[in-house]
Amino acid sequence: MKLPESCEWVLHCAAALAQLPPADTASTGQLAEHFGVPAPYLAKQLAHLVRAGVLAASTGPRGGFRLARPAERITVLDVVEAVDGGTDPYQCRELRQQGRGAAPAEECTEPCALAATMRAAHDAWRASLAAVSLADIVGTLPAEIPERTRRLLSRPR
Amino acid sequence: MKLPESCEWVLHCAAALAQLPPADTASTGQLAEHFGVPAPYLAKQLAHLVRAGVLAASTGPRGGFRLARPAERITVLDVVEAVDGGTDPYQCRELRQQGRGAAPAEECTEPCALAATMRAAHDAWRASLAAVSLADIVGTLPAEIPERTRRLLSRPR
DNA sequence: CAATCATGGATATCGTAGATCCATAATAGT
DNA sequence: ACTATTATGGATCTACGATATCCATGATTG
Repeated sequence: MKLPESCEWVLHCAAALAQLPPADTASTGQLAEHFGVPAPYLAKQLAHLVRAGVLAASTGPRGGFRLARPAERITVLDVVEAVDGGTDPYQCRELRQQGRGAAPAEECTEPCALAATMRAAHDAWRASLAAVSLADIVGTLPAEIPERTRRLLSRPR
Repeated sequence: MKLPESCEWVLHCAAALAQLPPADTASTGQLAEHFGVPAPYLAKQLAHLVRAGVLAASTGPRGGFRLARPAERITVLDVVEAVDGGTDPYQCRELRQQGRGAAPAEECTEPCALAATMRAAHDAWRASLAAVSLADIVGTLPAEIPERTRRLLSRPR
């Protein structure tokens, strides 16, 4: 079980955007340079966040990405599921109903206990991530970090 | 983020072994037929469980696999981590210290807030799975299931 | 009009999961 | 002692998704 490396990229990108003044945007190239990651691939991942409604994008000069809503109302889960998809890592294929030991359908009225256990764990994981907003993340940073982020990502008029 | 399909296989295999009398064993071939999964690959996965100390194996005729300890003391987490490895799906590569926006080391005394959040969620996931034992799983099954499992997997003298 | 920027499609590379085969070693039953 | 059964380890092969790049298109600012 592995989260894509791009998950870390977009989390840091979203956190960086949360440190800018609300209307400010940052382009793919800026963000890629800021974190030292490949720009073309990062662009693809950021597009996923836009389609998921986490980020808003604008084209043209001085265009780029900004948060689609206040940082208080964007959770870490929103970002992670936008880039990784919201599917449960455990997919129950009803193994109990296959092979020689297949249980007849009438004994399978209850959902598979293993799948239910895995599902409950995934729900706990999601709840844990949903409890932290981007504003919470920014709030934990020492003051010098947002200062430098704004200095480096704000663009001259 | 995806768990290997073999994770479901070994979970069901472990649950099936938990339904047998403690000393009884089932071979790779029996388990593979019982669930309709490819035997050679299943054998590799069961070997992982043995190395992790979840299952015990014995060679020779009437040999095979059995639980390494009572079902009450084997958790779903034990099985999942034996087959998938115990590594956190989110790996922090200290992105905050890379690229043009790299934070100097003296501002990174605190662990990365994003990594800490992801870590806490993984801990919640693990705790949820560690709270359920194989005995709990078997306990939820309707009585006909363990009956058939024993009938199909017990071998003639 | 020109420069900037996101978007979508097509493509190439790489690592891991899925799947198989074989040689080896160990053990139970005869 | 012999034979059949079974796990173990190594070597391969294939399929697929993550990583990474490029280009054509369209939108927007100045």
